[in-house]
Amino acid sequence: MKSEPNTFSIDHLQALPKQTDQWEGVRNYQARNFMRKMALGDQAFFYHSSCEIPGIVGIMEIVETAYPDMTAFNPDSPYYDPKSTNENPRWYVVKVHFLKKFKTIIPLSKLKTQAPLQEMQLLKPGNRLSIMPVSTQEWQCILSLK
DNA sequence: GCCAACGTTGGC
DNA sequence: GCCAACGTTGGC
Repeated sequence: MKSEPNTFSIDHLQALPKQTDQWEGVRNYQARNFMRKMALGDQAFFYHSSCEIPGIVGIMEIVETAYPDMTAFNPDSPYYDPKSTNENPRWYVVKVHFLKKFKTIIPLSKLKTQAPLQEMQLLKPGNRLSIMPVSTQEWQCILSLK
């Protein structure tokens, strides 16, 4: 799950009183669909994007499965979408809980050099999804890079 | 700041 | 339903 650290970093999540937050503002159908497939207890990498060193910085746990994103209903929100309604919500959030922050970031540049990761959605050219699946093998490979 | 690669929008 | 125009993402 990607976030721009200027806006919301893993340090922000860790600093929250319950180290828990809802992942707001996903406005892409593919990313939304991946989020809706998440199950309670699933883990996710926290990825910092659009920053000096993009890469994976830690791990989160899903503590609440997908429910409607209320920010889409709020005209004052930057995430407002008039086409999303209470009766027919278009966008969803999951609730995530901080699990751990890596001692050092695993940079995108390093992920790119790993043979087992070449098929990762993240490494596909032109990839712009903010949420994407990670296979068990990929997960293990990434953990071994710490 | 540039630009490639997308997704979305809206006219037809 | 096609497709050009436009906006956005995100690495570099």
